Amino acid sequence: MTVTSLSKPDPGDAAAAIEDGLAAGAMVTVVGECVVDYEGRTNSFLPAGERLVVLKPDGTLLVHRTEKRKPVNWQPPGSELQAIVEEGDLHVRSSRRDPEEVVDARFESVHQVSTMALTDGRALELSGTEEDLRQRILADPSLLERGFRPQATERANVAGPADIYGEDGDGRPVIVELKRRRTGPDAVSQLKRYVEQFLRETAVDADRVRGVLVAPSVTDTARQLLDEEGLEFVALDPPEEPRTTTATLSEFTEE
Amino acid sequence: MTVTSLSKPDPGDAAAAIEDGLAAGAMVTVVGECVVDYEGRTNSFLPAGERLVVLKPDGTLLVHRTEKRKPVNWQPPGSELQAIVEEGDLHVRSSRRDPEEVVDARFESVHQVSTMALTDGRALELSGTEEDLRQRILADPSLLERGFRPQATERANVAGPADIYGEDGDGRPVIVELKRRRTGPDAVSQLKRYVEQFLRETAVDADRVRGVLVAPSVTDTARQLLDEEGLEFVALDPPEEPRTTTATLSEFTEE
DNA sequence: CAGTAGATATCGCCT
DNA sequence: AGGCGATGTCTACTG
Repeated sequence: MTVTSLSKPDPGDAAAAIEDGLAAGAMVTVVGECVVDYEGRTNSFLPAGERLVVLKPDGTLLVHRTEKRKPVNWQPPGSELQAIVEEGDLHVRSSRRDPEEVVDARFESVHQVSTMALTDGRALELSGTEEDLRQRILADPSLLERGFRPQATERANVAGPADIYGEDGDGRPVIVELKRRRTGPDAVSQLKRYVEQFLRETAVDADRVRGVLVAPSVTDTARQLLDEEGLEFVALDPPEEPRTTTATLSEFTEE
Repeated sequence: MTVTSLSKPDPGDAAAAIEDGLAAGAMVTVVGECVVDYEGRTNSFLPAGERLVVLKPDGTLLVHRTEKRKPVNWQPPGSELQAIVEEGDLHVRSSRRDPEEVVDARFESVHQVSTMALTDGRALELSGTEEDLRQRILADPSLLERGFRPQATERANVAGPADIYGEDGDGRPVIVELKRRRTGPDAVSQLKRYVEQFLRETAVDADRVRGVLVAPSVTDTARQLLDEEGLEFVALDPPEEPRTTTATLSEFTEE
């Protein structure tokens, strides 16, 4: 792989290098002073300043300033990128439909254009997610409570989109909502919604249905809401290591 | 402003250029084949591949692949960046505390290191946000319904975190939740929570309190939930133009 | 500092 | 294609 850089190119050379690079499937960076206009889901205007603009062959556009993790302007993948010269200035423009959105960066000066054809096939391996927490409970249901038996572990089950549905030692239905980190009132509202949906769809006695929020911890407000709604909380962390095996429904429905 | 680039530097030169650039408040980009390890809120491992790594003087680290808008690995502002050579390889490492997180990118080859001191002072001007939608209603409350009178317009008011609190033509309390775009069941749960919080805190007759969701549109599920909960929906778009004046509470409390 | 909710959220999954 | 919920969400604001 090689990086090809133009230093202080004139707008025409810059546009050509950008177009050629993208056509070849390369990533392109443009450093320069630019004004950025965005019209789409909202509208925004960014006055002139020096920024790093990143163009990806999948149509992604990023405008980065010297601060913050998020780009100040952007366009998501699937957009159409083009680099053209208008009235003597380089414009880098990304547009897409549904929603109709356009980002236009007009460069008052271009300090550098670099193109790089990157080879990168491997996938990110991530652990400690909510799915890992789910598998941790399915592998050892007693982590929720002694006697708990998971019944439906898929996203769409008898309990709607609840993370886990099962029965406790007394045969009472249990709706479980999982959060991988400390959580607030929104998760309680979500759990409550799932419990109420279950009640509407099954006509089980409301007093028998339990709703349990599982998370490392909850805020005071969340704790209050849980109490007021008759919902429960179990403190549990997601595992640091990824699951080695994936539990399936059959493990619980069999026998 | 100038961009200084090293082509295929040895690890020591690369590390020195990165450290010097960051110390001078410059943004730095590194292109090369790297392996990325992350340990923190979760853990992740990214096998070798060619990527663009962006370092900002505020501590931000971004690892970008040829696809997607989001970096495959990153570190937020406020982190501590360092570039060092270990066992002959360049490592770009970012660590922070609370939460304790470390990202380590080990470069098996470095194709280019660029440093650029960017000057960029201006602020982004954004319109069409939820705040603009709020101001649109405060400027013309009849957009919600004829006779509606906003009473509390701040984020924290008698109705808790409700977006707008007011009274209708019959003097009934109205809790308003705003969404700038088409919305689903989560917004209904949120509105319901605010209504219930209001009921608990004021002891007003539950039958008199109204909850209204204002958004461009809602999903079918959200519509059903609204009906079941006795909540209402008003279709309204955020304004395309930013508000020209900011309505204040006094406009509504006076008279 | 923690809590809370918005966002041009992005992204993946599932209907 | 749209709905739905997670995210190492990030970010701003408020107490």
